[in-house]
Amino acid sequence: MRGSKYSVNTRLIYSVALDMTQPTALFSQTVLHWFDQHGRKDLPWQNPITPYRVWVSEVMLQQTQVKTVIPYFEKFMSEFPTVFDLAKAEQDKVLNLWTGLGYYARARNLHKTAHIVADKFKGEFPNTVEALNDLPGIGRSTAGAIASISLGVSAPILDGNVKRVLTRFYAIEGWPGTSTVEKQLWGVAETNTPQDRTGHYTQAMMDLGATLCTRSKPACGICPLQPECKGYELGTPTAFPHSKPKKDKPVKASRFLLIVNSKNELLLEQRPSSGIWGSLYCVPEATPVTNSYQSKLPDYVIKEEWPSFRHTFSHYHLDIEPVLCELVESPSPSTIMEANSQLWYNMHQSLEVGTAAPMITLIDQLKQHLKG
DNA sequence: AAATCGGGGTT
DNA sequence: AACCCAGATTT
Repeated sequence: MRGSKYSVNTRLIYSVALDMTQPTALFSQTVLHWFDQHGRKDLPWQNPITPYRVWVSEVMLQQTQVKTVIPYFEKFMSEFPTVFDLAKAEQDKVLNLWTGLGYYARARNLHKTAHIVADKFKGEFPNTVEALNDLPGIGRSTAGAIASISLGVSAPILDGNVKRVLTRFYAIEGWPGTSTVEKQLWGVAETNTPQDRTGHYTQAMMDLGATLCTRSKPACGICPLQPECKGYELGTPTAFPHSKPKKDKPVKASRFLLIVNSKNELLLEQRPSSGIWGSLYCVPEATPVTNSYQSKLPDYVIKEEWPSFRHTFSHYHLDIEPVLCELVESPSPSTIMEANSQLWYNMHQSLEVGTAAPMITLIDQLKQHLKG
């Protein structure tokens, strides 16, 4: 029994720890030891383990979590016990059994590969990652999983779970969607993959990511890798993997009119209920796009243009260009405010209506200007 | 509302 | 090699 070999107390391993970042057998030994104690060994595709069953489960698991996959997998196996059964099935039948899993192109690729394996390979899956990788619907990671779990080949995998474990363990910076980070990850995945018990190691890495090293609440307290985990050491394991960089927000610029009357009051008008600052009272925006809202402004003359400042929304930057204006007082009292939607604000009083944050900035600037 | 997941397809 | 896409789930 090999039990004794792998039941070494993990604390003992760490006490002689060299440096798991210089890949040694320690990383994989630790992972394998954890697998022996806590890894999942009763999943449907683990009993029995065959290339066909591992392949089908891996393709299903590419898109869906274990709990959801189980009933689909069992139905699939009872309908198509062998790759020959799958190959000779009608495509509609295959798609029908896939219903609810989504990504139907993968079901079609699954069917294609079944034909290739049944016809070209006489039902035997090829036993190298390269050859597996050539089959439709099987990329490098799925090829690695099939090869290591079901064919006894030492090959790395790099699915979402493994990416999470590795980016945290090494505190790898950058978004894994970039090719440089992806390369780094394959590099460490490769160096840590052991020659022996690779199938258990592969299964363990997936289990570790799925059960302990979870996206939002990792159980670092019971993680076997915690003592050497850089992400844990930094105190920010959940910062990894780094998230996709926010796409730059578009920048819009707009002139805002500070129209002041002879009593140093500022013109505010209520904005339309839809769009930014809906229903709030703001100074008039000089460049109303093609919105239906078209305010009727009193006559004014431009006095000064002030430096713009930026206000940022969730989805764009707005460069606010303040324009100081002076009201041209008309002889007749045309100062009847348009349908209650405009008002003259006496800046010595508190504002009674709702407004937007940048308006406060504008009002402050204007106060300063009038004072000085 | 936006990110996620692994492979395929396109440039 | 670097990009986008499929689509349903998760955050």
